[in-house]
Amino acid sequence: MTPTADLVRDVVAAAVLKAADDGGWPEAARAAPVEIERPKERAHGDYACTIAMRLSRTLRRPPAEIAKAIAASVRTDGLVATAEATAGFVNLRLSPAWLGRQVDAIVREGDAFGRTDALRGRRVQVEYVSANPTGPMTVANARGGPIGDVLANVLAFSGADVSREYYVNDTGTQVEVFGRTLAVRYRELFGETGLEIPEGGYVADYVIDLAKRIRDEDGDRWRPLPIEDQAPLFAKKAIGWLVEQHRATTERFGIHFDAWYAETGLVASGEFADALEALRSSGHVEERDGAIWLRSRDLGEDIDSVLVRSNGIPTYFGVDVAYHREAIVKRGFDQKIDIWGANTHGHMRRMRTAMAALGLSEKWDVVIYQFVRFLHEGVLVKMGKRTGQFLLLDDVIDAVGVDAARWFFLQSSADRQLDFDFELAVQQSNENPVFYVQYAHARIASILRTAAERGLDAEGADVSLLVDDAELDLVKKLLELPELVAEIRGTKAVHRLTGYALELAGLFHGFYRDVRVVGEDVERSRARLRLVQAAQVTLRQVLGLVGVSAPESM
RNA sequence: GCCCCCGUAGCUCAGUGGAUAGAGCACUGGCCUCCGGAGCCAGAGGCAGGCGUUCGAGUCGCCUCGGGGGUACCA
Repeated sequence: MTPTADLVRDVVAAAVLKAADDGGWPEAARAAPVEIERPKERAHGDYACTIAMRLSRTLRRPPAEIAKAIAASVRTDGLVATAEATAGFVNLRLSPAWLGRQVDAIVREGDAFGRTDALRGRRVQVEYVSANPTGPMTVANARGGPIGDVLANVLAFSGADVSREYYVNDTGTQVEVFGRTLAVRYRELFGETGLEIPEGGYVADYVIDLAKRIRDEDGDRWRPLPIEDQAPLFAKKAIGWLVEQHRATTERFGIHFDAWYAETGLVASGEFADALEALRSSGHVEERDGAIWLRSRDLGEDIDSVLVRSNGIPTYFGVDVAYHREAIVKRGFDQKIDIWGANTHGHMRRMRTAMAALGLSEKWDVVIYQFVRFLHEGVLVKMGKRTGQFLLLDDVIDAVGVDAARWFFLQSSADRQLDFDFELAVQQSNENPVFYVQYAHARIASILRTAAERGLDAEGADVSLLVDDAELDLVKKLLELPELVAEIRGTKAVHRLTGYALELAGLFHGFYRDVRVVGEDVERSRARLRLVQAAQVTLRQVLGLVGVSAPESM
């Protein structure tokens, strides 16, 4: 279904051309883009166009006069019922008959409602969560989960062939430190004392549990090995377990990844060497102090970036360049979208230069989300796996449920920092707005059950009987879904969906208050029932995109 | 120092350069003979500050103040 705003825009654009013909306006006026917006004030109609104010200067006429000419040229025999000029705005009202027909269209489309083929044929990879596999999943890593998942849903909804990917950072310094910590803990289990957790090591208790698991499974067979040999061995084992745990937690959170891509393979497979070669041929690579650098300064950065350290080991940055290149060039994704935390800001800038050097800038996009902090006993705590100061995603799901937890992460803009007060979240979980929306759906299901019991059938209902404000306002809100999906495709502001769901639920509750659906007038009841079905379809589509259940009762 | 994000109601947050800035929670007062009261209605309460750009600024630019993040041969 084409977004209503687009249809309205076309109608107004045609009116502008007609007014231009009639008034002998210059070519510049005909070429001006027509933008449509939704007024906040209902007295100003359903849609408004501000082009008259923009044209005022070119035409050297007062906006009101231009608006009047345009309004008079708007066709009012179909989609638009009235067009009037007020204070330089062209205010448009949709035709009730047209709106009624959309109710039927929405019900017929069912789970296709809101979908488009705007991105058909495009292969898009969305990479998200990708939490370090050196510890359990916390609410900090988790924020990217719902954001990436819902963005992937929106892209798939728009016809794209979407692959959801989790990048497993299973190499590097952090893994070495993690392994050494494990080795220390393992040795301690056998009574060794005086061992020290390495600098910047993982002091958290879960590492002891992992060490115990190694002991329980393998006993003392690794005891003869020196720490240097134990560390990589233990790290590999533990990361395997932790990745499984991340998989279980994300699945539980309603997130299914199509691919778990391990960083380790990139160097061994020669992928890294290929990427380095590609960067070399871009002419922005040089060797200095025994290391290999990307001359980021050539590409607008303040400092250069190391791709390979002087010890011959590639940096995380270098490997990540190879990873991105592999996804786009080798696996053939038309677009790769990363959902990253705010702490990767510096990395993102370096990546930008590398992608530019490779000529891949157009195919790569990043959504940065701000951090989640949590309050412990009323005090803000910065989360860190190493320190053991963290709040587990699993604990949050246990306490408030999947729906409320997802909603929490999706209700605010990614640009905004989140504070999570666990006690407050549990205490307020019954008041989570998600239930307000779900309640609307349950209420709809109940109405439909009642109607069925009374033998009322909405099929073939006369939708032209829908004329009340409460009815038409609801229809208009339903029709916003395709517009919203199109918008999110551009802005990636997935949190708008939860806001829309709340508005939709609120309007439905108002509709329920104002009109009786199952009543004495059978034809009117049938028409209203049709509208209730359309509301259910729409609510299901939104909740589906957000990844929250649509209960029949609660 | 430099770079990025944020500052909107008591609290948690929406708000596409447009016309009188919205929800939820909390607070006050109402509403079940009747399709679900996890609901509805009413009341009270706000754009951190300043200067610009614009016909028009919560929204764009600059500055100040405040919060967070980044600025490694870490990941």
